[in-house]
Amino acid sequence: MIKIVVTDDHKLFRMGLAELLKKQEDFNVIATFEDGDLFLDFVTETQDFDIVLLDINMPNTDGFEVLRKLNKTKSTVKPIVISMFDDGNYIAKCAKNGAFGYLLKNADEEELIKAIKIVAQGKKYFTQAIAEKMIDFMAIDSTSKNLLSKKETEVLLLLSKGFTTKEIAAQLFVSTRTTETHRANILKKLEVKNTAQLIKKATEQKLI
Amino acid sequence: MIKIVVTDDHKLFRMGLAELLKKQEDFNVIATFEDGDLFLDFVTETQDFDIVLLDINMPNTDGFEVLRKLNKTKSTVKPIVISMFDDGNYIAKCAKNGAFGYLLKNADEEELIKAIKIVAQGKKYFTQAIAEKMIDFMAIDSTSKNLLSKKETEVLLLLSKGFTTKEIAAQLFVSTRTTETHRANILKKLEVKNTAQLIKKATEQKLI
DNA sequence: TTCTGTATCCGTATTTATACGGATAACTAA
DNA sequence: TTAGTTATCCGTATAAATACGGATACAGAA
Repeated sequence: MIKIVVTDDHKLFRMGLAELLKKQEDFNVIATFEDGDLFLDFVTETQDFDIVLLDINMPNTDGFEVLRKLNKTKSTVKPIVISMFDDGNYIAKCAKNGAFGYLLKNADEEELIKAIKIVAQGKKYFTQAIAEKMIDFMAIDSTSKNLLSKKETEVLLLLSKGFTTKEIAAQLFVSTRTTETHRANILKKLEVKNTAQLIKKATEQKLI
Repeated sequence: MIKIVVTDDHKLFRMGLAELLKKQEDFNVIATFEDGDLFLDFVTETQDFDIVLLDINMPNTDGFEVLRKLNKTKSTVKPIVISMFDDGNYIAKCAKNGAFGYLLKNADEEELIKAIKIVAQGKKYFTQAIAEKMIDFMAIDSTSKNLLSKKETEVLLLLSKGFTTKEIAAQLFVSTRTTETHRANILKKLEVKNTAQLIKKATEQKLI
């Protein structure tokens, strides 16, 4: 019998997931929580369960924070992240902070069950696609703090203020080509294809 | 017996929701779809169901588009939006495009069931909190609502998704020149000078 | 009704952004 | 120290965005 806890801020998702898991005879959903704090409180009381299915984007204490704290307390609970995003940055951060698995919310039931069973045995589970994203990302850089270089950060900031490449180049005392290279590298690092997407993503991730 | 269809791009959510609804004896989930297009295809074949639970943020054809098209075809199917966001703009747009209800993904099972039952009777269902958000929005933002024309709004949305002018033109069946004019007019109306500033301002104002 | 403003549509010319290729200095790990 | 990696820098060619100018259709005001 695998004992499972679900932590996700969307009640309908949480409940639906619990309902799906109930159909498995050897699964037992012992509790669900709507945010990281409540879950962490629970963990201090009991660790008598195997797996926590964890959302990343939650109010207050988010999934990253939960992973970090679980890791620090050397808990035996194995976290599987269930996220909406297949962003390399997210995946890498989760892996680094001790996640045993990473699933997308558009995964199917079978995959979820498979992941839970594998992780329950103490093994890690990342689908091919997720693993590739992570490797691609690792290839570029480690975590998002150091994702962009100093110069790139400057360029991004000026870009978001609406300056053209030429203007940015003038302000940074370099040629327009250099600025364009920086921009191109920023696009690569954030996995977007043009400035519109870049600004959108950067605001989402609060880089600007 | 209330016949229900679920449309959401996240398979786990979709399946979980279906599982929750199955527990109700008088509900029958007859189909689920992972994107707006597939659902709309289905609607052209049969309209023998009462309610569609609809996500807004989906790839390809999103929830707004589905509402618009359903409305246009004078379908008898009643849509209930289930969204992650309680943004006034979203809610108002849904209401305007014929949604019979609007629930947040952190609603609970009871509320979902209540909403479905009420909407199935042909009545509309918006919780107090949602209705308030909508009213607040209507009060402040009646100006910015009419700021952009329909076409311009479409263009802005596609722009923010990272499509190039050419791609947008193809999707809207007009020349690239027309799309560029739209873009130029959007820039003027939002008082910005290029796409980077545009996306920044639009996200700030939650136009996208 | 006519007039006026605005949404919609398109062409040409210019500016800007992006793709591609390549180089050097600084830093890092073995 | 050496080998590998990354940040920084730049050129050329192409694609895309923007400026400018202009036309039609339609709704609402005079």
